[in-house]
Amino acid sequence: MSAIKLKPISYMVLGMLRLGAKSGYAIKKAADASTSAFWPTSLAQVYPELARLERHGLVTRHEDPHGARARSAYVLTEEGEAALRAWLRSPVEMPLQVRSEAMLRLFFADALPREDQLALMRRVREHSRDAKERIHNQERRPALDDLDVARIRYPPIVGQIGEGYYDSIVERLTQLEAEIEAEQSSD
Amino acid sequence: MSAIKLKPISYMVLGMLRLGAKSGYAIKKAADASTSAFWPTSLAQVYPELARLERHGLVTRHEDPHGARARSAYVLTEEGEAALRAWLRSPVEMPLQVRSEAMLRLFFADALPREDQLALMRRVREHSRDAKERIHNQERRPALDDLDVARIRYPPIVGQIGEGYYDSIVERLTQLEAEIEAEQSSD
DNA sequence: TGAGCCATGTAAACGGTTACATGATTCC
DNA sequence: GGAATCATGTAACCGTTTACATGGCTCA
Repeated sequence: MSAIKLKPISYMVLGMLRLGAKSGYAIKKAADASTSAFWPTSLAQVYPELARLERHGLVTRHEDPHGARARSAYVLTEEGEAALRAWLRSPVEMPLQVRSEAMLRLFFADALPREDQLALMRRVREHSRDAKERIHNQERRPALDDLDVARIRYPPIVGQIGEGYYDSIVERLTQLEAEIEAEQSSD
Repeated sequence: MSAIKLKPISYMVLGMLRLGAKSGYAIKKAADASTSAFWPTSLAQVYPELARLERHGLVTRHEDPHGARARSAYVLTEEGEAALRAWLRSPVEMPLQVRSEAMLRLFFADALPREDQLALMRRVREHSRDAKERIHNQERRPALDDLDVARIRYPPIVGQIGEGYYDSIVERLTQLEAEIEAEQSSD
């Protein structure tokens, strides 16, 4: 029934519901605190997606007002859970797409004189250090407060992979900067 | 004069021209062989972008037919070179955005039974190994044949960073798979 | 009492991909 | 002779971001 095309954002919503987020707002908040590093999203995507998933029977909605403030709570249906698992089991012909303006700049850094090359590397290095720090803090102060923290193994692992990524950039750039500084003094 | 808004794709085109690519086709080919790992693009972006850059005086076009086949050759103007350098020098408030469906899947892997978790990790690991291999081969057989290979220091460095990224994923997953397999046998 | 967060949505703009269309050249 | 590659573009579609709009709740 109903040909609904599920995209990564669909699975992110289903996955966050499964982890215990209830409202669209909570899903966005949880995503900001966890998946945003490798799959950023916005409320303008989450709300329509929830409506779409409900229309197709993958989630159910019920009223969950907080005082006079209206709120919708969603839960996964059996079909929703099955769809999530099917995606996780499906073959991975994925783009694994990385879009990094930082790397693009670095790629073309030969166009700059030495001093400016060093400045660029320093900026990228500091940015990477901050990005790593941000992931690290997310892990320690989970901000997934209201999420089901029991039996959750993979989110911190993905966090570690992200940290490792930024770490390797910092390491490589530190080394490179030293090399280039050394060259300069031997000129 | 002329408020042209330059995007990453603009700088990729300017940068590739600077490295010696002449036609739109050559820019795309060079990008596929180098920057595609962290800034993929398509001909449908390159051609309109070249036209836009020409309209705004950042590049100049001249006819460069090859036999009966028409071809356009582009070169950077002074303004174009200046724009490229200005971008490389500008503050880095960049998204450093990474979009990885593989990591998104891994993040939600707790929804699967152990066997399927292992299968997912194996798929992601193999995909990462291939991605690393692809970058590695690009470096050895540069495919930047017609590009100015002299005084190009940064492209291989960016390649190494990419390799390091996929390497760290492979390493972490290998370790994790071993851990989980060990648990299972002690059940 | 006011700032900041919770909460939900819509509309427009933007960037990127895919599909389509066409034709010459090169190499096996 | 035919396949792969060189070469240039356009049109439609799709997913995402940004801006807009509204209003209640919480805490200092």
